[in-house]
Amino acid sequence: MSAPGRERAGGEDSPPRRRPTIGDVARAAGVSPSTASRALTGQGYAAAPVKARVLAAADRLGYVPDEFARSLKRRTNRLVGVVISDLRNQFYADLAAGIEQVLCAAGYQMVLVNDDGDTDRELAGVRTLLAMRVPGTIVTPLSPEAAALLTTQGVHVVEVDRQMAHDRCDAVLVDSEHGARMATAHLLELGHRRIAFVIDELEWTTGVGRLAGYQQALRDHEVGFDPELVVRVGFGEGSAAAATAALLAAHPEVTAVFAANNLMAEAVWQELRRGGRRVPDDISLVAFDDLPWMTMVQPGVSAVSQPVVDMGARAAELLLARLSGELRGEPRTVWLEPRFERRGSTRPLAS
Amino acid sequence: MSAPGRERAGGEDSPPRRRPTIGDVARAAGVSPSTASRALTGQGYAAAPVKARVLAAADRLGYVPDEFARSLKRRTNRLVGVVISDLRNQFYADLAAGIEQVLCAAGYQMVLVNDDGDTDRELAGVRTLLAMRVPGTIVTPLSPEAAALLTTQGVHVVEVDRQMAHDRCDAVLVDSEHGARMATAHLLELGHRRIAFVIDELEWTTGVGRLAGYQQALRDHEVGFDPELVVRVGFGEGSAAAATAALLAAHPEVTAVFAANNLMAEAVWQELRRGGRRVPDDISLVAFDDLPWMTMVQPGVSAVSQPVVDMGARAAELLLARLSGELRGEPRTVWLEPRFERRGSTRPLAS
DNA sequence: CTGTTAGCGCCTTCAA
DNA sequence: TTGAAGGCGCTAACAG
Repeated sequence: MSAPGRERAGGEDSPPRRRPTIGDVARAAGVSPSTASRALTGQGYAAAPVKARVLAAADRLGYVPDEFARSLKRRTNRLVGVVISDLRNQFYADLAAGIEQVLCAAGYQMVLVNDDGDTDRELAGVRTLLAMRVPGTIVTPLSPEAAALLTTQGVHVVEVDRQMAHDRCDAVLVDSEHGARMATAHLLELGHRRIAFVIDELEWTTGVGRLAGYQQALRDHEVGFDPELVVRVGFGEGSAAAATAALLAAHPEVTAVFAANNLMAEAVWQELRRGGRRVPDDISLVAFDDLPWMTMVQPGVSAVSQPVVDMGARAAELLLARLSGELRGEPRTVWLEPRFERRGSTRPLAS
Repeated sequence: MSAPGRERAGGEDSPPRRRPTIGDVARAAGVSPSTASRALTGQGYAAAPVKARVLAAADRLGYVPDEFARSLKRRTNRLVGVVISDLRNQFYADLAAGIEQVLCAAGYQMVLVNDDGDTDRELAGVRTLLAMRVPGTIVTPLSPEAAALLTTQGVHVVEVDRQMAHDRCDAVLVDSEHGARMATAHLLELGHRRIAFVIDELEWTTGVGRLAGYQQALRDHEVGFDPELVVRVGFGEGSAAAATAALLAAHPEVTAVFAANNLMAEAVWQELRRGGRRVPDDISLVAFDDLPWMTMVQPGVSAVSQPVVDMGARAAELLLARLSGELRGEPRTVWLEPRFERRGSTRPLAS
């Protein structure tokens, strides 16, 4: 140990010096580790002057308590695991941002896991979070197993955006069905009858709900449902564009397309432009999930707007309420309402 | 303890049962904890049949090793702290995605901290990471203190996108100056002489570099630099649009605008549209940092494209090389080259 | 090849 | 108001 009282802040190539422990702080302050602990945490008694001495010593040494040791002892921590599918999709990034904001304000730290839409990676991520002993998690689930594994081990789970655990855990959801119904009704009211529905998944409550809303709107307007107009797109790059092109070639009578999420919207939009189809003159377009570009392109894309950041924030609040014990008992499902934003991409069908 | 050998995976309302420890696994397998440890980790000897028994027991009990306890013992862990400014900005989200991808493949877990451009929050985030005893971090720095605090405590730091620590730690950067020079030269070659430069920060190497590149291009073309055309925008919402409007009102002779990042580009673009100025007929526009919407709007926005995801990946690789000891010694700075994408938003100045 | 021992850094009774 | 003791779950020496 070098000269006490003159602890350099760590020079150029000093070997990764052992980080100061609470014992070091205690010694520097001339007290016992337990007293130092009480002074540092504020839990329990510590005479004011002693406390000041300890704090000063800690500061001088650059002491930062070891969260691992602390968690081990306290048998809990202030970490929250977040499992999402794809950070590069602005939808998930916004969701994570909303979550992080609330967690941070409450003194919690977010641990983010990307699963890339792969259930194996989802499970691996969940295992990591389990290993980190996080007391709570927020997930955009891919499989029911994720939540099951977590709840089994006593970890709180809030599902966001979609639900896989069938009311077995808390959830914060947007009413996909209602949103899709509004969007489809809008097209129907404009006179459209042959409306394609483009989506990449029908395994999640989002896809199912949006399809249901689309069908419900058709029924409301007494328009027959044609399964041929439901385009189930694969996950590959360009897959959506190709499928859209194929559909429009096979069904030239289609006058409107409902893209069921922002990825589909972008792909369809690009494909329509590539194919030289004018929006809305040749074909109308609506999207589910509103992104900034949809107001920037000409014409703007009519879209179902979801309160994404807010959804993340609400999920975090719900989880925090569970963690604090403020909320107990039956799983809660919070429904958020989407809004329909009419823009220039939809117009009355010229008869 | 309930009936052994029939450990339910956790029923409905079972109280948050104590999670199984390695001791439980050892007991169930009829071996000592250390043998169980060796079997589980693969480190050290363990007879095949014994190993199988331990693994089976662990599986049956749903055992997940406690990373905290393990880290405490091993005095290291596989966590990497990542501090970025704003997840909602696609630039940072892409960066994080690139980092996460590489870390995940190497068996590391990312801990993400958002600092919202606030140095206090940055420091708080760094403290959190210090407390979590992360062996390495990747940061888009706001202040030199962040990296200093970390390196002082023996934590590896890689700065990405911008540099604050003056070569005192590793960095992965895009050549801002070169990018800005290309973009400005492009405008100059089209005949533009009065080119506005819009930016929200001149405290980071990005802002400084982009301004320098802009100035260098002017010098190259023997065009005088007019400080009045440098618009220094505040951070508030709408601030960029207002500043742009003010500039264009005060300097009607301006024929082109260089927006120094994607936020500025969006704000300027919106403001030009709002003000009824046609791009590129009335005014040309180039951006630094290319985003998808820039190819979707009409006309497309000419932009300096940065390999953002790759930048994150490279930073992660550099950090991993440090952590593994594969790379030692002097700090490395990796420079990535931007590309200029010409699109419709720039056109020759009609004389 | 396996079990015993010890201790990572911290906190929390309990006794002084 | 303070200090001593014990232990959270795990693994690295060491002894058997």
